[in-house]
Amino acid sequence: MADPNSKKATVEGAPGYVLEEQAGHILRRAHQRHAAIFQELIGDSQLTPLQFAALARLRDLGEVSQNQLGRLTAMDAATMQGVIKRLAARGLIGRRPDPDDRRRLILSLSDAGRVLIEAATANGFRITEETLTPLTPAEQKIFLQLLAKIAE
Amino acid sequence: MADPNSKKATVEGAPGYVLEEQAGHILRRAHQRHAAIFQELIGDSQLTPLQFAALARLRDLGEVSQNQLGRLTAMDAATMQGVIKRLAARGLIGRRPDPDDRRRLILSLSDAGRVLIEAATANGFRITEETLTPLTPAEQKIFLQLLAKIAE
DNA sequence: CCGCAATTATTTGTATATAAACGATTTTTG
DNA sequence: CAAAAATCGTTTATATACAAATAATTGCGG
Repeated sequence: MADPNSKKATVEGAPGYVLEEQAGHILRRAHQRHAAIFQELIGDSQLTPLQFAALARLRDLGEVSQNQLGRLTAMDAATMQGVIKRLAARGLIGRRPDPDDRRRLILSLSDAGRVLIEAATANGFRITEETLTPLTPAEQKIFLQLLAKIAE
Repeated sequence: MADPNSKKATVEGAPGYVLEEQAGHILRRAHQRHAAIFQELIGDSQLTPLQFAALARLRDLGEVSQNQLGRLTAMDAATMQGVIKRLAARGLIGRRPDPDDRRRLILSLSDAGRVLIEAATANGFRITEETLTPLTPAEQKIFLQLLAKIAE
């Protein structure tokens, strides 16, 4: 191909800048792919990754406040509020005020929430597996270690 | 203690399910950290990662249709529409109908857009650097290779 | 014990993301 | 050529994300 315009970018633009080599762009696409796999395999068309994370944490922790759960799942307080509102609307969690601190809202799994998270957890493992499928087992281990460092 | 892990999770929940070990959760946190670094270093408080990606691609490609640019930056058509609308509102890109295909909208960098992307590209490199700082140079290379495979 | 800073949850505003449906147009096919 | 299929851009709806502002409450230093 003899398109002179493709040269122009190299001459006028910053040399060597390729979107595909930038960490943010690849991270975003990897995240996109995982989200698609999650939706396909989670088994509940309404359940989102954040909702799943919140339920899984609640199952492990028993009872926590909304802000506390937000910190433990790396969610902004405003984001957490929306996630919890939708989970409560589906009857998957219960909310009650903390008698010792009236600013706090204590969250807990409902029976329906417990049933759902128990069933979904197995799918969670499959989702991680499928996400890592492009890598060999040895690469998967390395990748998760390095990714964890990137995530801080 | 005889039981290092939460007995509750082991007995009642799926054994061994730890959010921190799931690829999706770590991917999301890594993406969050990158977004924060981007905002800090990009040098234009209004410019977002997707807007930056769209401008960088436009600089390299010259002129493309909106959908085409979306595919080349891994953006949904609806997402692209919003990104382009905001870039056009800031006068960073121009839009004109394609005379050969009246469905298409041809996009191009404006002078202001060109100035901005030239200045921002250097920051783009710094952002990738900073994102990868937790890793040694050797690890960075491996990480980007593996991440690219995950991203498909 | 009192004022003030910190915490908790909510709300508003902006920006991704994706599905779904739509009208306009173009291409393919029978 | 006409019907069917595909493409393009838009709009609507839902769900993250996060900044910033607000209100209620708590705790702490003076």
